[in-house]
Amino acid sequence: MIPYYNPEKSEKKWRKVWEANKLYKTNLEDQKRPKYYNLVMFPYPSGDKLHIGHWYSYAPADSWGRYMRMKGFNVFQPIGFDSFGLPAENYAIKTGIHPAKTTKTNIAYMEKQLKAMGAGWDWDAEVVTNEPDYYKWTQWVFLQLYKNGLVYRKLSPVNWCPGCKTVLANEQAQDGLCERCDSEVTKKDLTQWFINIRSYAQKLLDYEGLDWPEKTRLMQENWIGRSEGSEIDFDIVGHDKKITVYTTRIDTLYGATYMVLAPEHELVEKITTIKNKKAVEDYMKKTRKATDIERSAEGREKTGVFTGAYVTNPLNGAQIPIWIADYVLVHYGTGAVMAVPAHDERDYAFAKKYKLPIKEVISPINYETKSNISKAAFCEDGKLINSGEFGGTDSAQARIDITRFLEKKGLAKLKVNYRLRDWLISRQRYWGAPIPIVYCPECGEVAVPEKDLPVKLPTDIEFQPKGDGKSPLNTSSSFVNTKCPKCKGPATRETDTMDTFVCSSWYFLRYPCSQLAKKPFEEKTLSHWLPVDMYIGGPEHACMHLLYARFIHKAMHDLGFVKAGEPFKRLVHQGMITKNGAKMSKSKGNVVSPDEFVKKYGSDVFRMYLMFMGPFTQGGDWNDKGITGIKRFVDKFWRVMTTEVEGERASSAIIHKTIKKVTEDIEAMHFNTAISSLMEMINAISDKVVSIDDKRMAVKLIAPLAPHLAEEIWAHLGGKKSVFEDSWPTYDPKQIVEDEITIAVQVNGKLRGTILVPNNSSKEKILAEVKSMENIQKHIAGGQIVKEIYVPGKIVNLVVKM
RNA sequence: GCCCGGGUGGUGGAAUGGUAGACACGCAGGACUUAAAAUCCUGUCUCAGCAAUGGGGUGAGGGUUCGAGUCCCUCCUCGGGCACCA
Repeated sequence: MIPYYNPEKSEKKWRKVWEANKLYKTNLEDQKRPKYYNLVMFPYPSGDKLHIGHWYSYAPADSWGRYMRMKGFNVFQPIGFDSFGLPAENYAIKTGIHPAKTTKTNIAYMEKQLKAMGAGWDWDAEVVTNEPDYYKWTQWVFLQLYKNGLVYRKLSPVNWCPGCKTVLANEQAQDGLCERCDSEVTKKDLTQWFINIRSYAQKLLDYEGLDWPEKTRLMQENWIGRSEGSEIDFDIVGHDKKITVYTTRIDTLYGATYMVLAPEHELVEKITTIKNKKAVEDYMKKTRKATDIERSAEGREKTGVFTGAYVTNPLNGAQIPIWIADYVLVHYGTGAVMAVPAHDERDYAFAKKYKLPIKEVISPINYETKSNISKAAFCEDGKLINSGEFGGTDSAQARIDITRFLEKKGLAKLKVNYRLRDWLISRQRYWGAPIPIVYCPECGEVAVPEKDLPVKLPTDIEFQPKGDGKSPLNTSSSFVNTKCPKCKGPATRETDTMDTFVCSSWYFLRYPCSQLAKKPFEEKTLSHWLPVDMYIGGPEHACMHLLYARFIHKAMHDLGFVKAGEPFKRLVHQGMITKNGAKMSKSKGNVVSPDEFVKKYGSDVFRMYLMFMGPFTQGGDWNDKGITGIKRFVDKFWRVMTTEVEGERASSAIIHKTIKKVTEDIEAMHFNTAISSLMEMINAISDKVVSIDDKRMAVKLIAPLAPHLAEEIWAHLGGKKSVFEDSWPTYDPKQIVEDEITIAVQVNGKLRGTILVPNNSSKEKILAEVKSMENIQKHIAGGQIVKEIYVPGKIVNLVVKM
């Protein structure tokens, strides 16, 4: 009798063996086996350390990698740290401890945790984004974009917290409130760096060849927000200028009774009449002061003022007034809209309030959806009325006709618009990659030459915000004052740092090339290893990281650095783990640490429990109630595999059936049902004699899910090398054919019994036997069988008419 | 408001249109033990019944089908995303 399985001892032992044998170091040059790039979103080294959520996604990701490895792939499974960012800096502001120090401590602790997991990570490929040999290349990526016109600098309103007297990143201004002090965030104008992601809007809508969740794709598509419409020029009465509007409903042009400009629109000042000047200026001031919360408050009453100016409707020559109102957004379309109150809810509300005319030009085709313009706008397509020569036309056709008509006069054109806005990457923050730009009084804005990278983060910094909205980097004179790379004269550095999403939007390109000192990556290596074959991470990154990474990758592709057109071939989101229904977070104090469970039960039990909780993509609420079930299962598995019993032989059929089921389940990432079928298997063979070959296959099946346990048993069963150097078992189809099968018997769709028949029985034979069953006779008595349904191997249904 | 997902025993959950509740937790009873732990066995959707068996049952209501947790329509509800984008 073998002593009980001791996870503490075994797990330590096998991790040592793996490390000593470099089992998880990937030979990136190997061309014999097909490559498989298995990636998880790298963690942020937070003070919370690794929590259950990390385990919930990393453990199955590791199981997946191990499975692919046993299937014969050359698996590359790297890990690293996304280590720049706000929490470390906020912590420094509070405590004075340098972010480099906290980051280092957190990484050291988390590396220990990650290693205790026993996952097959190739630690030699590790990247840490705050290290100079990484951010050097982040700066390099920036320069490539800069050189190719994908980066620009522009005056822009940014989030400003009056409480902390500092600029905030969008992510810090959640719901319009400062994450640190809960003040309402306002706007402040600053010159900012932008990446022109908009120029890739159309390319980013192409998902061909990607195996991504539908949901994520839809979210991105929504975010990019492509819309097809027309741009129309309206002449301003008494000026030689015109105003261009964007509309998707050019068919309603006859119904345009006024025009609205965003208060920030550049023409507002020029067209406003003297009489209206004061009101307009007051309104603009008020708008600027309004916080995001106020401006976007639900059901907020629309406000605006008349400019005193008019435009001419190009279609019917009508003169219509120009208003300004903050319900029109300056950054979308042209910042100006033609208002058609009869057929747009917002315009309708505005027109009602300011007593502007409402002119009906679309009539419903369907009588049931009869419109009543005195009560509400009718916003659907219909037939044109009151529209001159276009009357009677359907909306869709009218859109084409009217655009063509005006196009001939040079007054309109078809236009595609996107909601996606350019990516603001400036951060007035310390703990990030410095933007490699120098300002020279002679030469102006100059890019730091690649050979001078990295632009190192200084350490002599004052973290406390001064309230001037400037980056803490300004407090380091040795950093700020430099020489111009061009004229060698005195110059100053850009003191903003980059959004950490820039760092994380290319890290997957660095992993396979992390050893390169003189280049960020090598085309040859990337051509082989990209795209990432499997990318696992949270769905909250759908419109941020996953969009940015696709964009940077595509840009790098267009610049000739990567062959693959997309970075992530297959994407899977793990579900979220909550605690009592709430998201785990330090501020709520409900973060559950995996450490105590790993210590008590071992990594294998803990990870299997997480996988057994439910479907991987579903997530769930954390509780440890059922973990003893997995512990019992592991002990039982160990006992059955390592103990010899006497008596009945176990049939190989159960092993083969389990191979089929587990393979299918893992393929579908249904780890929970893979585990339950292994439980069924072990329950079925627990008191029987099992052949050594069957045992070996069983161990291989559990290996991706419980790697340490599998190694221990594998060695016990005579395995000389690691079980992960062996191949995934295949089932013998002949073995899983049953001699006898159970068939359900229904009468009128109601179950009335089951019947055990030889597998090859004919329909006739089965039906005859069914009809002789006592309980069936009872239920068909007095009626007439009008239909007999037999689904082979499954069910018989007799339809009886009484 | 719009776009996605969900809603199944006491609990986590399972079910290519074909025996609803696999597997596991918990609970109850039993075996082993001086006792406990561990382990093993039995039961466990609900109602009636000793049982055989029968009635009901997958958020609510309709529909399609020989047959619906699964497909369709309407609604309720929970979660996520977007939200004045003209």
